[in-house]
Amino acid sequence: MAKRGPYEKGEAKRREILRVALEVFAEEGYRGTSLRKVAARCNLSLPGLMHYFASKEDMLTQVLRARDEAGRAHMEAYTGPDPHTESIREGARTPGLVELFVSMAAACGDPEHPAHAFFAERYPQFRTRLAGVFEELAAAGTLDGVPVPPERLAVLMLAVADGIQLQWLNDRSIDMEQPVKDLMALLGVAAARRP
Amino acid sequence: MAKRGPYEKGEAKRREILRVALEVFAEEGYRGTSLRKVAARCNLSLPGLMHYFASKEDMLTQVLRARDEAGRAHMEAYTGPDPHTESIREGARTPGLVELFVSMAAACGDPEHPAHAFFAERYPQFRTRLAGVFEELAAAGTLDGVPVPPERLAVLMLAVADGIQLQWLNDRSIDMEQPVKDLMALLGVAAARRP
DNA sequence: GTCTATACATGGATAGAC
DNA sequence: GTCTATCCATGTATAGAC
Repeated sequence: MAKRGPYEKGEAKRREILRVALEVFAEEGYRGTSLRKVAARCNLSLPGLMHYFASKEDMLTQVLRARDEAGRAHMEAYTGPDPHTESIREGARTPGLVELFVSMAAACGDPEHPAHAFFAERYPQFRTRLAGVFEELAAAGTLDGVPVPPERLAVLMLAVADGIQLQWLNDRSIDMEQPVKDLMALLGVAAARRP
Repeated sequence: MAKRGPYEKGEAKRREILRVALEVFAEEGYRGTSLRKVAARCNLSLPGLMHYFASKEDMLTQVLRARDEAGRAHMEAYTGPDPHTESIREGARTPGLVELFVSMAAACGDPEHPAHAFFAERYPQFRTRLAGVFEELAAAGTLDGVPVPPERLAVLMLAVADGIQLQWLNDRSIDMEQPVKDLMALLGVAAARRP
């Protein structure tokens, strides 16, 4: 399974492309960023770049995936009540990527879309993880009296985290963490943490 | 102010184009719908259509504006606690338009984007209206004990309504009304309506 | 396997005639 | 106000060099 030798160089180049693409999107936004521009930054011709990816959207999907995995490590260990906050804070530094994420999420409803599988996986995964967190809180009695079950709380929290990004894209002065905190406060969790 | 004569025909044609464009987007989705396709449906050539709009995105913006005004009448009179529910229900019938809306909202962070002004108006407007509703509820004592002020509740509710659309675009089986109801339930409003 | 050159189809945009 | 013709950029597909 240890693929050494001929693959090594190509893999490195592929990662370099993803890294450069991430940069370009973060700087100039998703819109108006052509593959030729990315290719040029990698000292490559367009077809040279396309050797590594089946299509543009395939590349975008891999960018998203790489980004997602990078961010995942960042909050893997986090088991607190608001696991989203950390990734949100990181996203606030890269508007282009937030735009990319939201645009792709909006466009990939079509089953033919290359990113369809990505989000079709990602959303349920996120919901399940969040639901798990809320179930723990419920088991601990922290959610006593809350009239919404953990699964629906997960949907709600995810909607808040996604939705606030849309507002933020249109007004950068908006605090992306506040609504997450507010929702937690509504659940009474904040009160429980009072020293 | 009553512009009669030469303008009448052009205005009618412009509205027809917007109506047709709305149809096409609703049917075939926002992605993969070219201006030539829209033009053909209006018995026009591409430049014939472009006579009415500065650019593609300018046209999309006007489509959004027309759509928004049409929907506004639908809920103008509504003063209840969840004014979003009605428009959400209507949106559920036209995935293409929801996709268009979200995509534009994601892309228009750039001040140069034609839709920038539209959303820069729309979001604060919505927040203000929602904040007003929550302030009324607060004045009536319905929000006693809620640890979040009306303005932030408005941001929160808007985020929920926008965010659930993203989830819905990726999984049509998701109930777009439920999270709105759940948030209201968390605010204790549902309890107040118990008979 | 890695990459260049080239050709093609389609999209949005513009110029200028009618 | 609308068309024909044209232009440029983009994503994509193919042929083939190394």
